[in-house]
Amino acid sequence: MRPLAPEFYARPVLEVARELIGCSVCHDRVSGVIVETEAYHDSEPACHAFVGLTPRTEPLFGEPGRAYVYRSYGIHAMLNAVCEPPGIGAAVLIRALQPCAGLEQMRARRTGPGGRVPADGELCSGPGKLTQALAIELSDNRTSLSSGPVRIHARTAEWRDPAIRTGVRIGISRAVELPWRFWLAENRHVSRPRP
DNA sequence: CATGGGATTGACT
DNA sequence: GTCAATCCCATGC
Repeated sequence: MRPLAPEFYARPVLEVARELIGCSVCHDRVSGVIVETEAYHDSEPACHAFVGLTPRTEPLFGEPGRAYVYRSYGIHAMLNAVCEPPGIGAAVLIRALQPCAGLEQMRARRTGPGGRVPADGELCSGPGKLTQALAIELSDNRTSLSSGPVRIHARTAEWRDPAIRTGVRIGISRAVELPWRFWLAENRHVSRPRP
């Protein structure tokens, strides 16, 4: 199984967001199939890159096919795939995975201090959950998704032609009307099945 | 240099 | 349904 090449990401971010559904994220032999994504583009105010080129947003304007990882609410790491040619600030947020390999490691990493072990459907059903389950951290920011520690692989035959739903993005306060969220229909690992 | 606001989650009422 | 945890960094004085 080969990782997606950088050229895959050097296209309109909405296309990439849709086509990443069914692909898989792998880190350290722990992996899952992408079942939910959101697109962000510097032309709209929900995107970090909307403010222009700053130290924080520099990866978004850089090479497509790299990871953009940032900390959210002081707690969670968010994994994005940088898209479009350099100079355009755009990325796909990976919001949920269907666990594929390394389920035991995921459970261990996602088990809280209380000792409560999440069910399979809760292991990676959110952007903060999946980075915790795969141990993706801020240090993975800017690394290549084709040749770095975190890799994204093309759809296997099993995931060819997935049934994709679209809706508005979650958790944002601006550009709330854009239907730039994509998820796999009827999949229980999606963070919020209903729009 | 001080401030404020998150692309969230889990615990609790 | 409400709410706090907690850190990076953009913004403004």
